[in-house]
Amino acid sequence: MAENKKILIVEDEVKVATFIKKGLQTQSFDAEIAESGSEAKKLFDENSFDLIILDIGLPDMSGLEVCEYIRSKNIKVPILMLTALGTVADKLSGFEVGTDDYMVKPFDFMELLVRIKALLKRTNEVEQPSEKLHEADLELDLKEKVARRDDKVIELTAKEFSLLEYLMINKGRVVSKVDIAEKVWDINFDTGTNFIEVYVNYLRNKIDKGFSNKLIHTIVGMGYMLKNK
Amino acid sequence: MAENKKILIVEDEVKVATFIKKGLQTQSFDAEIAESGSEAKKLFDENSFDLIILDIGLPDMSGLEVCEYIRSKNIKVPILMLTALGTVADKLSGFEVGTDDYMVKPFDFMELLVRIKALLKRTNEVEQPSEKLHEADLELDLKEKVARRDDKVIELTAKEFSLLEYLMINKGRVVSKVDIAEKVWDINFDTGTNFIEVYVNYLRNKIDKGFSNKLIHTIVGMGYMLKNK
DNA sequence: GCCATATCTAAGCAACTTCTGAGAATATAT
DNA sequence: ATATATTCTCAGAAGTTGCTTAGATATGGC
Repeated sequence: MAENKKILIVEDEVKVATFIKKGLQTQSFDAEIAESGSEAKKLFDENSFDLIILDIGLPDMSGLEVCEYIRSKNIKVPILMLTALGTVADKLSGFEVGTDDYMVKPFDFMELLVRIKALLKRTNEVEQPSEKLHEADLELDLKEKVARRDDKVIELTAKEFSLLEYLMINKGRVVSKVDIAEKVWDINFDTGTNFIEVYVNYLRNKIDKGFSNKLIHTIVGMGYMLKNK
Repeated sequence: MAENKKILIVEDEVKVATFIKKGLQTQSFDAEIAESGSEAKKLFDENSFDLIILDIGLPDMSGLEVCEYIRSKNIKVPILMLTALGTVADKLSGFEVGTDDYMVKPFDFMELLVRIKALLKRTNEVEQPSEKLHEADLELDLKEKVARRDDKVIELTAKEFSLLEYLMINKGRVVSKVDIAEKVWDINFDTGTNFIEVYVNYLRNKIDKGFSNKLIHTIVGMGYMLKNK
């Protein structure tokens, strides 16, 4: 399921906050803590979170105020409210300012996890079909026009990007230099130069260098192939 | 709020079912009862409900099966699961077959009501398009035709506005100059001039200048992207 | 019609991308 | 093992792209 999501924990009790953070990290979520309402607002503006866990009792302001701030920016990010007060009135006012779910402290971590996953699932469903190509730990993001390996961003030039895109579309298949020249450069492979070798070299330096598991393979006399192992 | 909504209660314990039904009617919801899984399927096929309250323990089949049936018809209607079994495993399997929320019996009616309203609210919200676009602390007000950053008003010319609007609609995605020329200027990108660069420059001066967190990014050879970090 | 503003064109320059070519390294064939 | 072909690597040349500024042209309000 949707891992690697960024979650903001707004909670002034450090023990509770770190407990949640650690739990989420074991589930490979990316969690950050804000210990006050103002810090939460700041972090919210500077980052884009996939979900926010919001304690209602904060030192400087009510969690409801933070919630209103976020919603005033009209952002659809799911908000899960935490509250020590278990009264229905509180729950209601929470939903009125725009929270998506709430839990009463003390809570069971597994239940929190279940609710988080449900909320993320709901927002995910609206999203468009995948705009990413994958092979092993290499990812090519067609939207942002960057590659990632091991979740580290790799910037590519336009030509490098098209070459890698072509290799990834044809992963596990050998593509000849003639194919590459036609599909990536849109030319008839006649120039007496070695530009394709050069570009494959550029890609290798950016993508395979420093990894023992090389993904770009040379098939002598035939062409190149992108493949895991 | 959303009243006069049709709610289906799937529950074999007559006492519980009528208790919920009466409660909902006092809130001017329109509630109907199905006492078995097969009856629920039948009623579901013959009507269109705005929300379904689904007991997991039914005489003829599991509530999960009913849920799967409904979801197989790919309908987005919110489903609230009722369960006497309070174990996390049950909750999880409920979310996996596509329920939106759950409550453990015995429950407080007010809490049920809160959750119903939250679910209905959520489905309502997706419908009308928002009148503002957001990214980080930048806001584009489609009604007032101005931008705001850090809550300070930024006046834009017509072309600047459409360009920013296009970038914000496609935030997180690289848009090429050809795209921009077509969508913002409504021309085939053939003029030998650099008007797009010039306008991006205008926008940057108004929006990013003086902020360390730049939102307009150049992806050389590919286009531009509006993105937070 | 005049002025202010918006829109577009053009040119210089800096930074970067792309391409070329030659020699080094590697693979293949005999 | 040696010769030949193929591929890799590097540096620098050539070309392209994007930014910025200034000024020309168009548009709309009064």
